[in-house]
Amino acid sequence: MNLFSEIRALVITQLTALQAEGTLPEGLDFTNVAVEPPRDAAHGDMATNAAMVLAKPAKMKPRDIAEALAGKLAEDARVETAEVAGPGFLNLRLATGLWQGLVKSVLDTGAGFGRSDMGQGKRVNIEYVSANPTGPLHVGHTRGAVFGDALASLLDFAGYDVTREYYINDGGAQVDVLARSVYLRYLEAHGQEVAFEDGTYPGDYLIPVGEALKDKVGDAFVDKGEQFWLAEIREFATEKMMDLIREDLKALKIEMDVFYSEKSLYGTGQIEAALKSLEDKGLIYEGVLEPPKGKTPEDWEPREQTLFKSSDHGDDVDRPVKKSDGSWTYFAPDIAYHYDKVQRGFDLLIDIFGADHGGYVKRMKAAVSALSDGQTAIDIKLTQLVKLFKNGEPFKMSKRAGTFVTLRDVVEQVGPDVTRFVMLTRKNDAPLDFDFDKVLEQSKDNPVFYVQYAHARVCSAIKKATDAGIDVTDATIAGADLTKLSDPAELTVARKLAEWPRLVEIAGRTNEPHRVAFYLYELASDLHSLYHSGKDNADLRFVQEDNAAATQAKIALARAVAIVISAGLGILGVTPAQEMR
RNA sequence: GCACCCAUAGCUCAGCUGGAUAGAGCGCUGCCCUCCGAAGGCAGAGGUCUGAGGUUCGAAUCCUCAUGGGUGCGCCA
Repeated sequence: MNLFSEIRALVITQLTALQAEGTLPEGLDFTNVAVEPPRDAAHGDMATNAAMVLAKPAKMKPRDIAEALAGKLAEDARVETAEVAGPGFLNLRLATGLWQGLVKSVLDTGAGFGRSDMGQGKRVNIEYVSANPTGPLHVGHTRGAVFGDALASLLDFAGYDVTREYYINDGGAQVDVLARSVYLRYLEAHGQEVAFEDGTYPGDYLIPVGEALKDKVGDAFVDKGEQFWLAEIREFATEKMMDLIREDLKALKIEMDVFYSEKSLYGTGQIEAALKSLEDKGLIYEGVLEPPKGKTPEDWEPREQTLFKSSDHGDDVDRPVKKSDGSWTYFAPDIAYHYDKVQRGFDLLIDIFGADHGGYVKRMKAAVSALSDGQTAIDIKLTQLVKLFKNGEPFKMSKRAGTFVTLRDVVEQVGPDVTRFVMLTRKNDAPLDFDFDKVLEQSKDNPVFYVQYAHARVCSAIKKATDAGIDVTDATIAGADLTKLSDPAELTVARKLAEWPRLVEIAGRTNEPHRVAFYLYELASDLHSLYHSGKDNADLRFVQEDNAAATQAKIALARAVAIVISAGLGILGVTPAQEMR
């Protein structure tokens, strides 16, 4: 039940009625007519811009339209007052029963309250993390992982058919580097002294991999040339790294639907097929690129390469798909991978990249546009850097990996719930400060705590009511007399609950899960505020020991808040707290 | 040099496909514990939304330019 769309439907109906009466001309476009919460609650419960949007096409004064519409709307039982304000705003005050009904609707619908059919079952593929299988995930990956996962849940909640996907970059030179690094650890396991030169991965996490390799093949590769072991170790090490990454993701409570291997694209004709598709559109040619201006590499020399004419699809320059030696660039299998996604029939592709891949956005969009003839929509979201702090000091090194802080370092210190929530309290394209101490602080300036506390507070109120001998089970409060919820402070909370379905749609439309986190903070704030007003006004306390009916109504409201908080946290991938400890 | 992202209160940040007097937390000031939990509550001060133009009935939001910051820029992935 989305009250906003319900009232908007009413507005449209009455506008149509005005047309039938001849007050408004025919042929008006109502798509821009909006019903939203007013900026200032004193203006009313909802406001519509209908009069201002329609004034020009209808060739009428906005206030005249607003007056006529106000008269129509006021006839409806749901509308208490309709007042024209300012340049032509129409402020609506809704009947109290509507808010009480909304609370009941939350209780009846439960966790599904706020679910939307906006997505109409459209198939969305969200690709995120996609870290190279060369080591454990680090903080940067963590943000992308949390963001992608929350976005996936959000879109699912908004009615899309979502696939969560991880692209394994196991086809490039970096997995050769991994294999060589593991080989060194393997020699070490055999008691040899080894040196980790530049271009190898020195992290401790490869020690057990080297030992496992020794257990598997004994000394078969010792003192042998690369040609004897590279392919096998590459395979072995990549699998071990993916096991590691899967463990990392699990620690963050992330489960992918699909792990898609880059390597699987080689030797199967898929890359060739994707490029053929582009070639058939006249988008592949042999050419020489201009050197980058202002920063010409010293060893620059013009070379002929196979290029994709991405500039035809919005990119700045054309991009190479083959190196000058004829082998594929990274871009080529990526084109093939996206070609595969297009062919799997998704309506929308979403890629989550780290900010350092920002330069890659245009060519990827160009590729998808070209491959699908503009039929498959693609959105690419960048996640900005995470700066870690501890005791107010920047925090950089990890004991585990040596050079970077891993996802595990973070999750093991603060837990998956806090990690996820904090990472989502910022827009994805804004840098994020993550302070190990602050995120665990139990105070109002810690949103995680504040929201969890609200949920726990409801749980505690329910327990308290039960202890007082009042039946506040879900079954009972679903039938509570909600007309007892008439205090403005209580209705304020109900109004906030009414915004939830609308917020889900806005967040889903913009692919911005952080809006959910901010909404939950506001909702929690309203609940805490109501709770505290019980201090001055005993009638507002959640538990009225001598009045079961009033308690049931108040607990119904509180329970509705808990349901929405729980649903919202569910989207963020955070478990609601039953109690604070 | 070019591209992308960003610029909102002292600080950290929200701001709804353009809407009314631009919001929150922290910090600051002042009140409030006989009170379902003061790990708090209530109230107040604090803004030329980086600047200049433009579009519009209406701009923090859209467009152009400028300034400042971040990221990236053939044969890495």
